[in-house]
Amino acid sequence: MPKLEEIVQQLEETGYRNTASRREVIAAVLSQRGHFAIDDICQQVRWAGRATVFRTMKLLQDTSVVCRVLLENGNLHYRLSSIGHHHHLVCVECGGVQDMEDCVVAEMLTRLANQTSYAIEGHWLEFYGRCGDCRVAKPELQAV
Amino acid sequence: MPKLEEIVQQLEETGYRNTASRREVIAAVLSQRGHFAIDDICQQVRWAGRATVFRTMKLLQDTSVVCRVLLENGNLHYRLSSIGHHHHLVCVECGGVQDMEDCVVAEMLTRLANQTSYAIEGHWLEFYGRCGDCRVAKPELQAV
DNA sequence: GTGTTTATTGAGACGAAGTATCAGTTAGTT
DNA sequence: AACTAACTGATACTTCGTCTCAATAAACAC
Repeated sequence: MPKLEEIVQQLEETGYRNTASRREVIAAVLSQRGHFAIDDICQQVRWAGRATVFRTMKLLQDTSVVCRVLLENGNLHYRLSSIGHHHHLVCVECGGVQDMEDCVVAEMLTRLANQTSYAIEGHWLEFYGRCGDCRVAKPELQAV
Repeated sequence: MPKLEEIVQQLEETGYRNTASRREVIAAVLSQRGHFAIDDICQQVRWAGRATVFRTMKLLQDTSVVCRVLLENGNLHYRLSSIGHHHHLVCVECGGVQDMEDCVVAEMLTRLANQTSYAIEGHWLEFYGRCGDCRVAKPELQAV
């Protein structure tokens, strides 16, 4: 779990300034559980304006502090990111997000390379379901 | 390649009316190559209003005439759909869209079921690259 | 054909998500 | 303390999509 000061310091080292608004947005992001919308952050901050929230979120994306999560309905949300991953298992019950093993993706890419004439350069990969905890909590909703 | 009249007839059989606006929107959709935005359709039609275009597109989705394609930047586009597929290989050069083998997806789901405690209920799966034709046309842009 | 019913239409207001502009502010440097 | 470039926030704007509502027109019965 990254800390506010660590992130701010990392940004400073990259040449970005340490401002009150930025710290406020980052703190709001760090307080989130699972995935969240930018609007959740906008509502949580007091001083920082909407434009600054959007700008800071883009900054955090570029520096891999957060990454985008695609929801089932096509909406884009965000989450604190682990390094190098952007394939998710999203719990539709609690909003929790789990990383997917990279090796599963790698194998898929190999297979596509063999079966098609495409040179694959990028992908979106998101799975939706109910996590172990939620399945235990409400077993009656078990998927068929 | 489905024909306008076939689609209209299929809609009629399902209880939907055969109207001029609907036919115009469907004709515009059928004239598309690769993936397209709803806005492309709005600009192509003459009489049909924006709301009608959106309503008809939803109708075409529900009846599996078109399906959504997620672009790399998170935008949603549409394409004429094959039956049962909604996993795509999208060419970033020409906008062409190719279906992905369902078996690849099935194996992935099996693997996820074994490796995690999630009950998978849905997914998004889109790959981006350059198709064979475009690679031949511009080999200097070959992916690394 | 005429009439009736109901789905459908289009204009336009609305909302969410995100970008662009720009004058004013402030962090970091000297 | 002064300077300067980075940053801010208010606001206007765009895009994508939904909602409302009075007007229209299919489809069907007669």
